[in-house]
Amino acid sequence: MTGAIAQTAKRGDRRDCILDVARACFMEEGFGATSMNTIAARVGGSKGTLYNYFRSKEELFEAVIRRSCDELQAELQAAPADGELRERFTLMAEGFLNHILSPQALAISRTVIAEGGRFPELARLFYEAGPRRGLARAAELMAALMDEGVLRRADPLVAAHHIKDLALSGLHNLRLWNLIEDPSPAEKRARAEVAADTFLRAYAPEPPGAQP
Amino acid sequence: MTGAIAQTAKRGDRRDCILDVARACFMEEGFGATSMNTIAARVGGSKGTLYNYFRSKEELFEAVIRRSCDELQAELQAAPADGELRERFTLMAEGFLNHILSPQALAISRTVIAEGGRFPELARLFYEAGPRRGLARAAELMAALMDEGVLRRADPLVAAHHIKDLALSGLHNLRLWNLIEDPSPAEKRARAEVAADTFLRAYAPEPPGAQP
DNA sequence: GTCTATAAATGGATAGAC
DNA sequence: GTCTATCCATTTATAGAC
Repeated sequence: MTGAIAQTAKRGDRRDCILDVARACFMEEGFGATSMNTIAARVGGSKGTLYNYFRSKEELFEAVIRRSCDELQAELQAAPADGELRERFTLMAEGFLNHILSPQALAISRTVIAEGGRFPELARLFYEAGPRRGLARAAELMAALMDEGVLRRADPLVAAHHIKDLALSGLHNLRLWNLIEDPSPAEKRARAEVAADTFLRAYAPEPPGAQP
Repeated sequence: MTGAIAQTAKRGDRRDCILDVARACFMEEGFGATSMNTIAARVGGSKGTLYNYFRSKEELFEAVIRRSCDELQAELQAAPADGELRERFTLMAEGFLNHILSPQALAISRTVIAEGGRFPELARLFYEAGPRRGLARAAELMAALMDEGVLRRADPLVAAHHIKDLALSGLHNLRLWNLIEDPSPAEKRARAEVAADTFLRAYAPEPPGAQP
């Protein structure tokens, strides 16, 4: 909450600087509890300047969320495309874990939940720009694997959700509620392995003569 | 937000009445955006009276969360103890769905997430009183079924999380983000069936000679 | 115990000098 | 574009009559 004035020398970065500080404030205290006074003080400028770049607190807030989604979307890459099956799913689970548990994503999620009542558009904006794309990509991969016959036939999108849910099992809520710290990479890896194992059991191809 | 004065005739219910109204306000607008003025107006009394029962806005807030947890805990019952296996798990999944997606539980979860930074103790209070007990009970049932040999041997608590996560798959976040309405009972039932099916595949007992 | 009235501080937003 | 100073509404919290 205190100080840490972020002064960027260049011109035109002023807007980015404001967005940085505003994001930090909103994430730390929520929309309602953050005042323009606080933001201006931490930026090192004055309120007048804030209102020079953004017409209102709401507009500033929306700009913050929008930029964060863009950043997250840009870094959401690298789906494992080949290798041993169990390892591929472990990597996929690990990717979901790292992505969804990242401070960035958690902060946005918290903010959307907290201010969702006041700004319903923001929730949709965030969902379309973030989670939906990631899941859609995972679903494509699932569909391909089902076509290959290495996974049983099922709804690919549901399967994508399942590997994600198994990976995040319990962790996501605990992190959202701020009851645990960010898990270590080793813990995430172990989690991902359990998730991949459980998923592969659930989606193993059906034996030729199986129970209905 | 408007009016709806809740006047209880009896004495001593005044405190409960305040808690009712305060809960509604906090859930609707969050802690920061709710003012003592608003609460007093909706209760039908004055601010002075509020400060007579609670020394500060924070103390009132804590009392609200504490009471909601007690109520949820009281109503968290009815684990299916016998019947056909698939149906038992479907019922268990349905129970998780109904419970976690209930307006009450969602509202508490949202509030804990939103104000978790300011009140870390509340999150723990909520978790111990709520989710932890429910999961522990489900884990007991899992352990029993593993002993019977109808489920493969695994960490019972992890298994409990898994049936819950498979049931809530996707829905929980969408509800938290306020992107969907409360699913119909039929939808929940269908969800629960998919969850039970997936879970049973993942936790089927290992055949005698299985792959390591 | 409950109300009315008010104090003291803080909120968002604007005006005008530089 | 940026700052200082300020407006006006609202906030938390308290004082004092009944």
